[in-house]
Amino acid sequence: MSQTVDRALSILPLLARGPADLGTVAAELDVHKSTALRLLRTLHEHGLVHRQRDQRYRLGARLFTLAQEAVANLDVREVAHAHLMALNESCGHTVHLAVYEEREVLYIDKVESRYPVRMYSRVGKPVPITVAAVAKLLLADLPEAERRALAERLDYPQYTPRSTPDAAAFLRELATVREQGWATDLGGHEESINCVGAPIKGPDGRVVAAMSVSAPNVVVSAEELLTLLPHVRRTADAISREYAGTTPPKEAATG
Amino acid sequence: MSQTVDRALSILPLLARGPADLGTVAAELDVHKSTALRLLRTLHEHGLVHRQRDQRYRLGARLFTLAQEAVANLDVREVAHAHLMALNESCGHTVHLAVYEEREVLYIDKVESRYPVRMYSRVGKPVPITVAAVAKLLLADLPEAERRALAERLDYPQYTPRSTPDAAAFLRELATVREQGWATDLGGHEESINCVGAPIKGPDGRVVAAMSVSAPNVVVSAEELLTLLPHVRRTADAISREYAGTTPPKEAATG
DNA sequence: AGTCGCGTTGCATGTACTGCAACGGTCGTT
DNA sequence: AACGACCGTTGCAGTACATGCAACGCGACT
Repeated sequence: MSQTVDRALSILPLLARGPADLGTVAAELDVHKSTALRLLRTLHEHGLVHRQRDQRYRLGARLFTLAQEAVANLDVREVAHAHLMALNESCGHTVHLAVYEEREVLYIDKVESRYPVRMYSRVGKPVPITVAAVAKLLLADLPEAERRALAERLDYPQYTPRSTPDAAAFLRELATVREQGWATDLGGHEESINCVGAPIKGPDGRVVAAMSVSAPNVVVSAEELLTLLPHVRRTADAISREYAGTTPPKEAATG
Repeated sequence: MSQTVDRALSILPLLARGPADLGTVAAELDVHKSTALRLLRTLHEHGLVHRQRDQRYRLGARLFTLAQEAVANLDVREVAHAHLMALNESCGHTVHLAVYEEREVLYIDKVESRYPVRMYSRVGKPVPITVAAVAKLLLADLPEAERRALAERLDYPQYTPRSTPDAAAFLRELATVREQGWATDLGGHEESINCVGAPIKGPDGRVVAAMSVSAPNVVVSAEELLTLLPHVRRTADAISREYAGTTPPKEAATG
C-alpha cells in the first residue's frame, strides 16, 4: 500500500537469495540506482541489511535479533519447551512444535532426535503444508471458509506417492483430523519418514499450535510410531492446560 | 534517509517489545493513525508483522524465515558446525560461534553443554561486547582507527569486579589478544563462568568469526579450562583451513 | 595513461505520502 | 434494548518527500 516501503521491503527476500550489489538491487526493483541506494541506506541504518567489505549488501544481524524477540513473544513456545524435551527424553525421536500464521505453517521449536539418523528440518523454515502432521492439525481448526479458500489456493506437490493429491482429498483429511483430534504423516513428505502429531489448544478451545514426533522407518516402523500416539496426546494436553493457566483469560494471542 | 521507510522500520523494534494496537503504534511514531495504518498494512503484506485475533499487531513469521536465510548465507557457520559439535563431544562444554557486524557481536551458533549446569545465552542475542572472549577476538582484528573509535564509544558495565573497566583497559586487552592469538573471559560477565576462545581466519588472514568454550566454575576451574586452549585453537585453525578451501579466493565475505 | 564500471551527490519535477474529517462497526454501559 | 465511546477504516486535498536525471569521483582493469 505504501510504494516506498513496499519497494524497500522487497529488497529483503531479494537479498535472502544471497549478497547483491547496488546495480543488481536497482535492476530487480526496476528503479533508478539512486533510489535503490536510499532505500538500502535506510535499511542499513536499521541494521536489517549489512554491507560487506566488497560493498555488496547482505541481510543484517538485526533480523536475527528481531526474530529472536518475535519468538520470545510466543508464549506457547515457552510453556511447551520443557514438555517437548521430556517427550524427547522418553522416546528419543525428533519433536517439533509449529504454528500457523498468514497462510504458512512453521516450526518454532525442535528437539533433535537422539538417534544418528535424523530428519532434516529447521526452526523457522516453512513446513510442507499439504502433508505435514502439524500442518493438518493447524489447518483443520481454521474457520470453514478460510480453510476451504486456502485449500483451493495451495499447490499439492507430489513428494511421494502418498502425498496429498489435491484440495478435495486435503479437505477430507482435515475433516478426519479435526474429528479424531490427532494427525499423521505416513511417508507423505519423505518416503521413509513418519510423524504423529497432536494439537495444543488455547483456553477458548482453538488450536494455537501443534506438535509432532517424527522418526524414519529405519529406526521404528509406522506401527511402532503410532503406539506413541497416547503419549504425544498426553503431552499436547499437558501443554494446553499449562498454557491456559499462564494465558490472561481474555488475551486471544495466536501463539 | 527515506522518511517513510524509516518510520515503517521503526515499528519493528517497537513491536518486538510486545503486541500493540494501531493507536499505540501511531502514538509512538508520532504520526496520524491513518499513516500508521498504511505502514502496518505494508509490513503486513510482506509478512513482517502479523495481526492477531484481537486485531493487535505482532512481529510476523517472515522475520524468522529471513533470519533463517540470512544465517544460511554465512558460510563460516556451515563449515564450522561439525567442528564445534566434535569439540563439544570431546570436552562436553558449551561451544559458541560468533561474528562481528555493525558494532555488535552476536552468536550465530551454539552447541549446548552436556553438563546439567548450563550457561545462559541464545543464538541471535547480542554478546556482552566488552568482556566476552569472542568479542575480544573479533574486535582485536578491526582496523586501528575503527577499533579505537568503537572502544571509546562503548559502555563498560561492571557485571563483576573482573569486568573490563574502561576503554583504555579494553584497548590494552585487545592488543594482548591480537598478539597471542587467543582470548579468555575469566568471570568478567558472570562471576562463576569462564571462557577460552580462538579466532577463525579467512584466506586473507582477517578474522571472520570467533569461537569459544565456556564452563562454570562448579564444573571445571579456570585452570582446568585453560588446558583446553590447544584443543580450541586446533579446532579454530581447522575451521579456518576448511573455510579457506570453500571460499572463492576473491570473495571478501564477512561471515 | 586512458577508459570503463560502479557508487555517490544535488537538484528539479511530480508523485504518492500525510493528516484531516467523517463513517461504521464493536463493545461496554445505563 | 438503546445509547455512547472507542477504534479501525476510508476518501480526499495539499504538499512534503521520494523519484529519476545528469554529472562527479573513485578504483580497477587494459
